[in-house]
Amino acid sequence: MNGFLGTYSVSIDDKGRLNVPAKFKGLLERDSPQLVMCVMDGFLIVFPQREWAANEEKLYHLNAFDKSDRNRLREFYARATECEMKSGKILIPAAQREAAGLKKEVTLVGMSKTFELWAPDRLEKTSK
Amino acid sequence: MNGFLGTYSVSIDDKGRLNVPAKFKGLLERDSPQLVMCVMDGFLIVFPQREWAANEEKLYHLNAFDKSDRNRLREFYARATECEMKSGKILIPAAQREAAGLKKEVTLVGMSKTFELWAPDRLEKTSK
DNA sequence: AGGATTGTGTCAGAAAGTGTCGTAAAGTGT
DNA sequence: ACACTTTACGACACTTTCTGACACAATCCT
Repeated sequence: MNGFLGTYSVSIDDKGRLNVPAKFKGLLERDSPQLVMCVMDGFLIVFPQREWAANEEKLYHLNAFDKSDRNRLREFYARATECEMKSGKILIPAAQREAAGLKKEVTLVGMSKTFELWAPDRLEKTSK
Repeated sequence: MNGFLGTYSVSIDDKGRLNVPAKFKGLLERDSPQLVMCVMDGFLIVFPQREWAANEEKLYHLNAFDKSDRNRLREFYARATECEMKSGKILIPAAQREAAGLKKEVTLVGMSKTFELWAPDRLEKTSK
């Protein structure tokens, strides 16, 4: 497997759970179902646990008692949420759904190590 | 588990107790319900006991007979309060609530090893 | 001691999150 | 094209979490 590739259109159920496509499901099961979901500018990035940890390491040099460093750290951590794939589904918390404008339909874009969740109309606008 | 992550909006009850979100509750129970709460510049930082101790160690090298070191130490310790999570709740002393301008609604921001308590409006201003 | 203030435990209703299953749709092999 | 397998999805029942409320305990103050 080469990581997350391709574009998928999937649905979100009445409780806000995303059905993970089989191809991605395989990758997540092999590695770990643990994820971190991060609110970006109008969409969501999903990091497998391991990948998240790698990104976090890049912040180790920041000083938690320095005001501006702390602000940067906050920006990073505040956007994140831990979640998990359960029964082949990922619950997307209401706040995150809101932030990304997700309704019934979600477009899922593989980005190799991570993947993204988009409201279909937003993705279309961005790719123009 | 990745430590404290994400942003939560929680309520404070009539006696000034904060309802700890389940995700954070898990982390605190695994470690210990003992906390140290520290008034910062307009908000509160909550250190799990262990993390507080780790930070304290970093201050050991300061000289208790040096005036400016002593001022730094005082600043750090004077603002701190010991507290505890009981029945899934943390009582925030009146003085601390006051200092951070906390009313009914509190925004809780995970910062990995620690987390922060904010009055919603103050956080919004800061993140701009 | 009495009364006010502050802190603590618990419970019940509402809201949010979770497991499972059947059916429908899509994909696969011959 | 056909039967068969896999995948996607809605629906339902169930569990967990959140919150406000209440009752009680401890402390403080005259």
